[in-house]
Amino acid sequence: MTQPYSTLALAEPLKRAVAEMGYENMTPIQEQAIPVVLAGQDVMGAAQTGTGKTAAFSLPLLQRLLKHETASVSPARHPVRALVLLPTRELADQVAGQVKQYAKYTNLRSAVVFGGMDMKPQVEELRKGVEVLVATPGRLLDHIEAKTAVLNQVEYVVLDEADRMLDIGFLPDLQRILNYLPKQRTTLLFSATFSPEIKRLAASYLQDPVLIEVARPNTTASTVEQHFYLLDDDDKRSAIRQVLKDKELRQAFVFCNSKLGCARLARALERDGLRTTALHGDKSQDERLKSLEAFKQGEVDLLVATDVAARGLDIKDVPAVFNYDVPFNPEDYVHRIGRTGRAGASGLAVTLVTKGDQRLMGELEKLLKTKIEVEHLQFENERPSGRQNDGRRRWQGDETGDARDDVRRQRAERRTSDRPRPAAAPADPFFDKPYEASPAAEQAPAAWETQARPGRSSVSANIKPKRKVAALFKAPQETPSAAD
DNA sequence: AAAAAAT
Repeated sequence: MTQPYSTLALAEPLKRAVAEMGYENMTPIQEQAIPVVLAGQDVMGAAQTGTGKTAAFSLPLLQRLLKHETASVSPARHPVRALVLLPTRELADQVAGQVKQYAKYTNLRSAVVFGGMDMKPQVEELRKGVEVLVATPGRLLDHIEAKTAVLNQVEYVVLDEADRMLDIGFLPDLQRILNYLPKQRTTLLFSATFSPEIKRLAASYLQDPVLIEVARPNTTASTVEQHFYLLDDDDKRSAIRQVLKDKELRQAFVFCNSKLGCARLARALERDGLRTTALHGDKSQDERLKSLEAFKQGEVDLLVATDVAARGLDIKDVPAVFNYDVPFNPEDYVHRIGRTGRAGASGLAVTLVTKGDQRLMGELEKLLKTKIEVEHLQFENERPSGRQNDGRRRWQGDETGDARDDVRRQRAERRTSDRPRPAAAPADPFFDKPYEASPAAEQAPAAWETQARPGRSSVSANIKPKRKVAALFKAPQETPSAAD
């Protein structure tokens, strides 16, 4: 049982904001991290998203900023005193929104800067002065070079999703930014995993960090029912439709490995009559934010995304996650399925596996420290293959591709090639539905109820799992539940 | 075999 916020020595404006947001008790990460940050110590924290991580650093950070007002600064030029760095624009946007809420009744100002948006409004805001700056690395460097962001008075820096920010390509930017900051500062680092690389980063940028760990990293939530289906590429879409229907799913995340694959799949599912939107880096930032919002509001049932959406996005109650592709990085599997089964709710994770995924499955087994049983989905119209199959077998990736697969692949490629969509789509009750404000999700039909467009043959949905198999494996260790 | 983040 965790303590209520009222036990914390927080300033009245902060307490008021917390109360207004309806929070009473702290989450475990908050209970552990807040006192440490209030004491001004560095933190190295491991916590899955959805555990209240943002409040865990925002509240004590704002408290410290309130308590130690910087002396003799002209009100017109507030220096940036706290910097929060995130690996995706959507996350930056989300965290900035939360910080604004917590700081609502204080005179502390905050701003967010990330790429894909006009520089000008950001420059304007920075010029007016902000104490808390939330940013993605690339755009922040732009502002640093343009001298619109001056970071020589930063007292606190937060590196969220730090493992992601260590990726090749991110790391140099991150290091450049950190080099602009005063050495005398408090650094808070949050990461899903404590890999050797993370530890190295921590060693060079943190001073005597307090280690906080509320959920074992590299394990998956025990409330998520996980399935792996072995399929041909051609059957992946049908499998999604079938599972949506079988489980009567209202909404789902669908993850793809590539931006192009993401765009194509979203278009195909939409043609199948499912209310779908896509989220990936080839879309404009405006479109990205709109897609996310449409999914949150329940205006669409399926969000087809790259790993840009795998981490941290706070979307309530997504009942299921599909991995249309087995993720390249096994850790991303954990992040992806972390979109479901949050805060103790039950969730479903379905991963579609093809013969080519042998190596990735091996890596996933290694990370999860378990043998993964792969289920076989059989089409009703499938010809008996003669192959013995008990519907459940240990992953071996034993088959080698045969000529038929190549034909299928070519066919699939032709079908999904960038053919322009017909200009005038036939009338469709779901697509033509007038814009509905939230809570549209309540009235909207479940994803599986949406019909294929008239005149279009729907993909065959008559596949049936040969045999239902319960959760195939369990996380090696029980993880404490996210919420109190 | 990729994605993300600057344009």
